[in-house]
Amino acid sequence: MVQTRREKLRETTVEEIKAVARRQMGEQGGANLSLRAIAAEMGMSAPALYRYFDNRDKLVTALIVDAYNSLADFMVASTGQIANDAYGKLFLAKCLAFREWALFNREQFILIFGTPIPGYHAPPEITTPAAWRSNSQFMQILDDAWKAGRISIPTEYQGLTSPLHLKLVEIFKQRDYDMPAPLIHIAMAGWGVIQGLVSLELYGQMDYFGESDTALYQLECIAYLKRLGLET
Amino acid sequence: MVQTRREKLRETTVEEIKAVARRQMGEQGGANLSLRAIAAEMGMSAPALYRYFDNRDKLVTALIVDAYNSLADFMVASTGQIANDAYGKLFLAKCLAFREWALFNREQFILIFGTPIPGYHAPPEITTPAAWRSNSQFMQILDDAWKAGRISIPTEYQGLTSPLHLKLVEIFKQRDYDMPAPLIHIAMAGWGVIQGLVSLELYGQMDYFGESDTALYQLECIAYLKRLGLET
DNA sequence: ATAATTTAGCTAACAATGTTAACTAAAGCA
DNA sequence: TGCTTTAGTTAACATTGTTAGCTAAATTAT
Repeated sequence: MVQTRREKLRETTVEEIKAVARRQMGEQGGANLSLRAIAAEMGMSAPALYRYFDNRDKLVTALIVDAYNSLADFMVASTGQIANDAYGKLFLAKCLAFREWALFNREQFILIFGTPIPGYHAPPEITTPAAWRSNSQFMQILDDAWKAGRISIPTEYQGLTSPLHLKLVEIFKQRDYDMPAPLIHIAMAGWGVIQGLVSLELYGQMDYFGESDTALYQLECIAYLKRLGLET
Repeated sequence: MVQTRREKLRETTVEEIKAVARRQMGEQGGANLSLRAIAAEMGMSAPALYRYFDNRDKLVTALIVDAYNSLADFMVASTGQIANDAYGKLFLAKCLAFREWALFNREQFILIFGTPIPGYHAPPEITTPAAWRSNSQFMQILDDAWKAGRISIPTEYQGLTSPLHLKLVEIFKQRDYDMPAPLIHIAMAGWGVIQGLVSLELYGQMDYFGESDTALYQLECIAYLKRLGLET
């Protein structure tokens, strides 16, 4: 598929629109990104943007997909130096990368994990695969560690079964993750902790606990891994 | 402080405005609450609302405070039948109440814990005390249980210290919570888990794991309590 | 009771927003 | 060269929050 000159120009314009949108979100904050403001900064009229995105929601969706990919790339890059079987170290590095990306890409994090923009609902068939790219990285490590026999499931999780667990196992099998129910449960809980702590910190809901600090977050990640028998 | 007739009328109008706002948020969804729509439903003109709230943000703040109080009340009511020293049961009941309130008051939950409404920033001096009313309930139980010697701090947390921990201890002392650093840490992590899991569920970020279910959440709460040596 | 004042509401208007319609000029292709 | 597609324009509409200026009612003071 060769790109014609026109297609190339079009693509750079699309990228510029998204870049300007991201910058403006970062500056004047959050969800009130304005097509008109974007157009103005680019020196063109607002309706011209409709040549590139059907409507505002399509633009938002594109930004969300980009954000997911940016996060996923950042997480992948964070484990470059670490041995493939140092599961605890790998997991911790990705946890810290997750938070770091969130802090340095506030608006994009909010775009992904925060309240949907007013009136906007993400089309799952587009955003779900993009989302999976980042959070499956945690799953992957746990799966690898499990297969290598390095994970010990804490007693409080052993023997816990429910219809939901069986269903979860099925869903994960479809994605080639052959993990026992308690481990899936642990993984999801971990995901909840990570996302929850970062969200609390980012939304300022932890402000009355004092200023933000890596230490608390890191300690919690380490504690989580220790519980699974993974050293860092 | 006797209320004059005028003040009473005014108060009922204020309450009606908030009620209509809540209903409309619940119906047509989230953050796009419209002063004009509220006014229209109440059979008055939009500018009339400015007699009751200086601007939209003030209205939002009032809704947030109400939401916090509603949540706090619901949590308080959830433990009516439970013995004062059944700490695990108390904590679990409040956890379940938290999620239940969130599911049945979606928009209000989002208002509190989600991304701030576009352009809106909550004044901390008003919202923080209201927030504390709900989440201190978790703290209170842990504090009571700790003083009763019923909590055993897991090994992975013991001996973890940091400047942040010392600061946290100070902050909590100011609020009359005399808890050791690791316990505070555990409490905050628990808060992260609870809020994180409910958020994930509510924002549909867990949809690819299957439909929502009380079981997963409840199991995670129980596991958390077990880790502290609290039976449910 | 009458006069003064405060309050609750109105309409009109302004500056934004997303979006559509109708049109123009340029680029690419037969 | 002529036809079609594309990128852009301006004008306009229906929304939004908000301010200004006015009216009529309710309360308070004389």
